[in-house]
Amino acid sequence: MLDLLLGNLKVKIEDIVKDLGAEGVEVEFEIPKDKSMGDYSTNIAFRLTKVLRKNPNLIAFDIVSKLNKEDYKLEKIEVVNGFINFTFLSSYIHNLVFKILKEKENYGNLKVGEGEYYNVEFVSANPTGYLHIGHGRGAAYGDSLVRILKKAGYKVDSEYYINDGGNQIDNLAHSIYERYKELFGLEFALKDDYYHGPEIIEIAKKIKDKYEDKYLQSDYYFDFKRIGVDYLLAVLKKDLSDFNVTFDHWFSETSLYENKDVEKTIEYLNNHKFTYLEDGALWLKTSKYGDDKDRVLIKQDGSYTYLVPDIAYHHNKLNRGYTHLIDVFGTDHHGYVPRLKAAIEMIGGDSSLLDVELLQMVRVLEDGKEVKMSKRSGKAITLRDLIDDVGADALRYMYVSKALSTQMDLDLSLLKKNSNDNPVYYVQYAHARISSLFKTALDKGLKYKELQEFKTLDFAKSKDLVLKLLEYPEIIEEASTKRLPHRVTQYAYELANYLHSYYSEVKIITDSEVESNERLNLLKAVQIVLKDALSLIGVKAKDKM
RNA sequence: GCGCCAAUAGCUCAAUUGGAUAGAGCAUUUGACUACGGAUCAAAAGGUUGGGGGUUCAAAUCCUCUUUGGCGCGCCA
Repeated sequence: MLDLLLGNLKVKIEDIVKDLGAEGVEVEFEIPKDKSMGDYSTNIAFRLTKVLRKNPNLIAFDIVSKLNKEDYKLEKIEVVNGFINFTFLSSYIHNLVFKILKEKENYGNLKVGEGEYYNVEFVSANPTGYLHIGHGRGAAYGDSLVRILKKAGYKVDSEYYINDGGNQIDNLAHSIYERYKELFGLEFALKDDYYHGPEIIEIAKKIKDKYEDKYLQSDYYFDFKRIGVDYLLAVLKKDLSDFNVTFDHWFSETSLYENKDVEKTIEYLNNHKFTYLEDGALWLKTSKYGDDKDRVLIKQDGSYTYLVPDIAYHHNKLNRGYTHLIDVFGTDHHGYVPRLKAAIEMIGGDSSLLDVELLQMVRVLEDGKEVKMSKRSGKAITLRDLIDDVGADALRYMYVSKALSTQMDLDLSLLKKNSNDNPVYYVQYAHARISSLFKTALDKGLKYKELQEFKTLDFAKSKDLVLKLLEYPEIIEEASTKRLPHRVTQYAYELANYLHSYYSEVKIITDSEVESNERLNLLKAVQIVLKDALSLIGVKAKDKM
């Protein structure tokens, strides 16, 4: 859409720039903060000062003198302080609304990701306890990112890596067993690295209800592992689905052992001389590829470190044909990134095949005081609690509206009290408001008809709203390529703001059927975009609040 | 001690990745139609972008020093 508006202009200016003597400079447009400066502007003159050794203002005038505004549907071209400002003909801009009405939810679909096949892995919490508040942030971010990438034309799979092997699952089985003994009034002892949360007691109870004292007689280890993981995984899936988060793949760590991927990966690394033996352990030469030091793969006791299945896992992902991998980690794992990237370099030949998006920790406050969370100690604010208290829509909006680098403080008491102030309702209300207008129109016997052109609309009053609509594809491009879903929440809020503003200034449904219908055409386009933007962050659009 | 990340209005956050007068929401103050939904609209006030130095036409953004906070620094996962 923006191409339609600015594409030819961009080409033309780039030609002019070339003629002026600067090769290969790309012209970029931006929307001025101050609306009186026009609809779009470019800072190209500034960027040419070095090459052309001239005052930016002079360069700008030079460029403008070679532009014919009629050729580009422009009403005005202006040079201000070196910036070149463009104002489009309102009639032309408004005609683009009908394009949105035609494209419907496909409006804003891009091709920037064409030919790419991404794998986005996120949450991947161990099935050793319930999901907590931090996982919620990763879930909201990852899921929104996937939706936005798809909108931008990428082929994308979302994936959850289930750590269903290793030490922590052993500890899970033992923890359940201790709780199980407790239920029979027997002596029990939870070690430090066992899991102390209430969910473990839940599982123990379920086992007792079903099997009674069977496991006091026979070996519990394998059964408890399976029962524990199955139970927790089921809860976790339910929580995520209630949070409107879905995964294309649930990838089990154990499967990497079963299909020999782990063996093959070790073999591969050995064959390519990426490993060496020292002190009875097998080491990986990660320091050769940017890591601080080499890392152990196989410990003295012959067991694998966590890194081994994880390399095998990424190896597996690359072998599945993805052109790029994205992992979403908490910053508490940021030290792990260099060794993982080193491993990617070894198995994929290029560490840039993987990008890790790091999300800052979420700190939880209750009445201003920090609540320390720890899965082992069992103290955690669960995602489930928050979904129940605040609602999935409000929660997702809140998570996504902040950049990942923000160290979030969540004050629970404040969050619950103020959940009605959540901006998500403002956006949803805008959508509902439009639905309501259509209902009113219908009640009044007005027949909505899709038009080809506006004849009565007051462009001066609707121009801001329309310009905001035209911005949408650009938002998608930015949110997808820079992986910033919060741009979408911002945009949705702004669009809602313009809608509310327009609504209070202009009466939509009047006695004139022609006028009313034209305004409804405009609002229909707004509604389409609002709904689509909300869907990208996993929030439902509502027809009634 | 070393490394990574951050610090912007009273609070929670933005700032088109180096662009024009740093913007929103909440809170505060003021105003709005006997209207199609007031979960709204219009406006005021609020800032030495933690601090110092530098780079350039231009710095919240880049470099450097410094202060404060978060997170790492396992043959745990």
